[in-house]
Amino acid sequence: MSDTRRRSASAVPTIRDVAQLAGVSIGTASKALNGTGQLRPETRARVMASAQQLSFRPNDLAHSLHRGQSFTVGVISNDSFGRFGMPIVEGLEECLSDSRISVFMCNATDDPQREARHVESLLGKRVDGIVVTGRRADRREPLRVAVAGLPVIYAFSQTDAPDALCLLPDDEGAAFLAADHLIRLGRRRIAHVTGPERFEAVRLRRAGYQEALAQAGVADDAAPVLTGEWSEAWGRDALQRLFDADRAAPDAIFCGNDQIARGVIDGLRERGVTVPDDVSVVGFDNWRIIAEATRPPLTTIDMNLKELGREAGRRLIELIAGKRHTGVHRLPCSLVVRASCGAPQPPT
Amino acid sequence: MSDTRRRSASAVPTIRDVAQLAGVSIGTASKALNGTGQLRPETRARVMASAQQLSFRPNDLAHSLHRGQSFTVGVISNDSFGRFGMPIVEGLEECLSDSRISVFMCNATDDPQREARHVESLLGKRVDGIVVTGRRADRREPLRVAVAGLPVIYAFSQTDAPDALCLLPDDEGAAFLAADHLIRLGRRRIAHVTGPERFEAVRLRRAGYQEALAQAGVADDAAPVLTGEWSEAWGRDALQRLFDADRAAPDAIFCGNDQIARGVIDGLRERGVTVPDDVSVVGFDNWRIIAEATRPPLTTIDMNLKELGREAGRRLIELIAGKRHTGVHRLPCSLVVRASCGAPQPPT
DNA sequence: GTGAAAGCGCTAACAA
DNA sequence: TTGTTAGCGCTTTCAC
Repeated sequence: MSDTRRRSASAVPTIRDVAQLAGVSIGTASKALNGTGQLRPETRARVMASAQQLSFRPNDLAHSLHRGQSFTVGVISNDSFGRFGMPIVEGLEECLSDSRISVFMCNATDDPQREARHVESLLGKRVDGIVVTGRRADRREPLRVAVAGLPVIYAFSQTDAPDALCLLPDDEGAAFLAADHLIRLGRRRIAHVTGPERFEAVRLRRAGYQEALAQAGVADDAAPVLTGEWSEAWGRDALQRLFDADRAAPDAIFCGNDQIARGVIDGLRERGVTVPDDVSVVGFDNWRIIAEATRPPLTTIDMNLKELGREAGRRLIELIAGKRHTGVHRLPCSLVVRASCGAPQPPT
Repeated sequence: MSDTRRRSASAVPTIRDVAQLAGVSIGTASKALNGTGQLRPETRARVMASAQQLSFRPNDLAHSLHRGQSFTVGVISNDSFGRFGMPIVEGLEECLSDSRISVFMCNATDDPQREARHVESLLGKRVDGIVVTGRRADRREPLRVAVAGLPVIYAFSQTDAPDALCLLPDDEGAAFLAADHLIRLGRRRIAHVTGPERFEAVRLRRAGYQEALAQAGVADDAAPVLTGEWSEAWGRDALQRLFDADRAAPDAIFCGNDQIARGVIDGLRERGVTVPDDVSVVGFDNWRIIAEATRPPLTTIDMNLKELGREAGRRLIELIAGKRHTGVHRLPCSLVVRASCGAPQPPT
């Protein structure tokens, strides 16, 4: 044990070693290294040189202990860092690392017990804040942190606690964007094929879509909404229903995600319907592996999740600095135009 | 500042507070809380009760400072935690969190400067070890850590440093598995459609595939290899070439990844060739979003990356404990059987 | 301009 | 069985 300590102590120089080598006191060395206080330039230089020579690296643990701030935050994910959690964490980490804050990664996989253990561990590590991220399927219980005043942000996740800060994509605005794009392209019979009703995202996207159609004066029966699974198979299935129905076939289809859109496009091709000439298709997610592989490539909504992660980072930094943020914030999404909608054309 | 300190000091109780409330000394409280030394049960209970009451949580920073071990490790990824990095990190985190080790997440995105900054930061945090993970496209430079004896593991990443420990999937064995499966199914004209030659994985997979065919006595001209991009489009393209060529069409196709396989399957369907009756198809990666969406669902290789992450965690723990590990280790992959190969049938 | 020393929260060795 | 204290590495106030 003392063996271990001894070894690491000899391997990693402390400020004491630097001071000694430079022939100054520890206090002086500290001032020199941190650029604080008044020091003779020559002394400062000597200390810096010694530090360099020993490749001295200050011990953040000691610094944090003293400072009462650890410059670390924790991320608790329930998405196993999957499709959605990943870019968020990426943006978050990018933003925080610019402020020299490190990120602890915790995967709870929807197991409350695991989550609790991770929170405990993060509190032990004295993190300066916690970001909770998830699959957004539904509101979750607020994170049980027993420490008053510890900043917590819900990113792509939501809770009802009144003072919680939640960051989410603006699904409604995004859907409006998509539908509006189709309208501007001259489409007037715009169907919506989407996922299970129980997802708040499904309800919001439908609302945005319907709002856009209403503004354009599109009648309800020219705007059928089909809900099903988030899968290609459902996209193909829904397409059959749309084209086998009694009413006129749609000239555009706004899909709840890219997988559905892919199924729809495949279905159209197999029916001999041309995309985008006969029917325009818009997806949702900009999951590039899919959106770039459809034939033709898919125009779709990007939720800008990396930017959402960055925003979470910025907000967290502000919370740590003592600012207060609460409420649910919806961040803008954008439309990524590829070939599945065709060029603008006059209204039919 | 001292304001901040004061606040957090009052919010988070220290062992001193616990000791005071229990009416014992700090040393006694420490023994009680850590279960060390000899204590009267009643005293121990009193301390525990006080700790409970104050919801005391030991400060790991102080503990680490004293102990010279931080119980944290860093992960440096160059994959932006994408398709491959993600499950590895997941397995790693799962394994390490069982040993109460926390994971710092760093994304370097192939920028050596960012990587260096992250290493610096991790060293400052006195991590007990570092895991490097990447896209495995090629050997990388060894991680420049200026600290002697700091354990480093390369997971899904590789370097030439002789004492480095690298964990990789056994591509060759996996390809053998795939090709052997096709042979056992009675296939004898087995094509291989794969990615760019510059990937070591491509070369290894080809070798495994050819080894299996050689063992089965399949002639070279019944085993064409086509290299191209890692894309669906290439899969479709390659399929045309295979079927438009002079030689007999293949009765099985082993693909370098699932995207290619999807292109191949789509191409086959569009030609009216039935999978698996006429042609069996095997993919590689078990990227479920693709493998489960092909028609029929895709039999494919799973690289067991999560398990690779776990293994990295176990090895890292051993390295930290002082054990030595070096060399390149190839971990077994497995075949996930779905519907794209058909049931076994006698050799034709 | 520089040095000495207290203290961040905890553990472990030594005293009592 | 319990208390006291030195020290982990660093910063910062206060003397000199």
